[in-house]
Formats: sequence, C-alpha cells, structure tokens
Amino acid sequence: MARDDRHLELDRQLCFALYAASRAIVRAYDPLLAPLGVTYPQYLALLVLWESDDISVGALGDRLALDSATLTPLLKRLEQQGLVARRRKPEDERVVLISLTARGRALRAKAREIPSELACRAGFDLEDPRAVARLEALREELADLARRLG
Amino acid sequence: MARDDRHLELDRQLCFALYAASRAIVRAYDPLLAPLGVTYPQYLALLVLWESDDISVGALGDRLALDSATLTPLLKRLEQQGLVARRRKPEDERVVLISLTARGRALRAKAREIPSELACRAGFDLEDPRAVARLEALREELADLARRLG
DNA sequence: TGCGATTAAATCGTGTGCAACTCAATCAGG
DNA sequence: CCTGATTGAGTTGCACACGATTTAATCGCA
Repeated sequence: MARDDRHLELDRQLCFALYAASRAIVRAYDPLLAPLGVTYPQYLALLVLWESDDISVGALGDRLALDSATLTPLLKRLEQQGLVARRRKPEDERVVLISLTARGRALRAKAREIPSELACRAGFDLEDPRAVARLEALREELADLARRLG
Repeated sequence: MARDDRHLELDRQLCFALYAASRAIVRAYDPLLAPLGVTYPQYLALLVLWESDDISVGALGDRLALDSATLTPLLKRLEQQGLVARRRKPEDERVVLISLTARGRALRAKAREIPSELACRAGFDLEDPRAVARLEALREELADLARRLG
C-alpha cells in the first residue's frame, strides 16, 4: 500500500471506532428503554428535562447538540406519550417551553437503574475506582474532541 | 439530588459524550466529503472496498457492523453514482458481490488527504508521536467498548 | 412609529439505522 | 431425490439527523 494511503486505513480505525461504538451503545440501551416506551434520543431529552424542567426547545437543543428539525418531531412524540407538555412562552411567543408531565417525572424512577445496568453489561465495575476513573477519562477525551470539532 | 439519581447525571455525561462526539465527527467529515459526492457512511463503505474489493454485502456489513437493511439502499446509491457495481455470485445466487468501478477506484486519490485534514481540524498533530499514541489508545478503548457491548 | 434584520420553531427533503418480515437460493437429513 | 431448515439480500415501517427553507414574533434603529 502506498505511503499516502496509510491514513485511509488508520483513520478508518479511529473515526469508525467512534461511529461503531456509538451505535453499539444505542443498541445496548434500546432493550433497557423499551419498558419505558422511549428511544435513546428521547431518553437523552428526558435526562435533560429531569435536571432542568420547563426549558425551551432551543436550550434543550444546546444541551444535546440537536436542532429543532430533530427535536420538534421527537418532542411531539414524547407529547403524544403524555410525558411532556409544550406551550408557548407568554413573554415571547416564538419560544416553546417543554415541561414534564406527572407521568414524565414519574418515569425517572424507572430509569434509575438503567445506567448502572448498562455499565455492568459493558463490563465496568462501578465499585472499582480505577474503572470509574477510566470511564471519566474516556468521557473527557470524547467531550474534548467534540468541542474541538464543534 | 437523591443518591440513586447520581448515575442519571454521570451516565448522561459518558454515553452522551460518545453520541455527541460521533455526530460531531460525521458533521466535520461531511464538508470534506461533499466534493466527492458521498456521505460519511458511503465513505466508510468505500474505505472497506478500497481495501478489499469485490466482497459480498454480508462481508461488508460484518466490517461496518451494518445489516442489509442499511447497506442495500446505500449501495444502490453508490451504484447510481457509478462508483460501484453489484452482481450476483455465480456459485451462489443468494450472494451479491460489490465491486468498485474505475470511477470508484479513482475516488481514492481524492480521499487521500481527508483523514489528515480532519485530524488537523480536531487539533491533533500527526507529527507528534504522543498525539498519535493518544489517538490510538482512544481508538482501542472505543473498539473494546463496542466489542464488550456487541 | 414603522420596517428591515434577527431570532425561535417548524417544515421539507434526503440519507441513514434497525427491527421485523419476505423471498429466493442453498443445504441437509431422511 | 425431496422437503423442511437455513442463509443472504431485499423490503417495510419508523425514528432519528441535518442542511435548507419557511413562518411568525420580536428587536433595533432611523
């Protein structure tokens, strides 16, 4: 293989690893989320809302790095499930505020065990400080990477 | 926040970092791929074909961790662009073999600079052995993670 | 005050991903 | 040989992602 083609190999390994790992995580989550009746992106939106309820579509999009083209239909599906409510902000009718319903808030309890269950399936021992540190280092590097590319 | 809810935070940081970084990479690639007229997943398929031409849809799917539901339409689009050809394997008519056309092979030259260009945009100095080692370590951890989840 | 620029969502079109299913070709056991 | 199981692609239906455009509300400034 020509010298210049090396990177077409090497690179596939790196960027592809990220792409494949991301899809593997989503696939691993889906069966755990199925009992809640939500998808992985919907779950991410709920995580944000469980932390800060009653925020705008834009603010939610900033947190998730998703735009309204993706969020609007996703939130409508969550609305149809009765998990969130959508209303215009009185002071600025351009803004749509998303708030959790009682059912949406209640779902948090059912979601509580999911992360540790997944960590377990991925072979991480959350009792082991070294494993936790490795997880956090990995997370930091990925967040860094995304920041530099964003 | 209740003790049990901590993971709903922590976890979002980890799995979300992976999900966000993956999307950031794809977004970063797209403008570089636009001149070639292919999308990121199509580019991944071409990377495999540039390494091992004339393989079955199934073999391609094994390499990319994608099934025929995703690959069949993707490959038809590559075929319409005149980059690949699809034909049944004579010894086993169930199998469809994908091979590069002259145009598909030629595209490799135009793709050569893309990986290093992207590494540069991500702030990696490929001349620095430490940076390269960091990239490889990251790749290994992600591949490991995907393997454990798969 | 009036009006062009800006902003926040929503909409549109295209291309993935993936579960579930169909269809045709091959295989395997009797 | 048959016939039922298996296998490899393809199809269907649904839910993202995202660039580009549209619409409505607000802002800024002459």
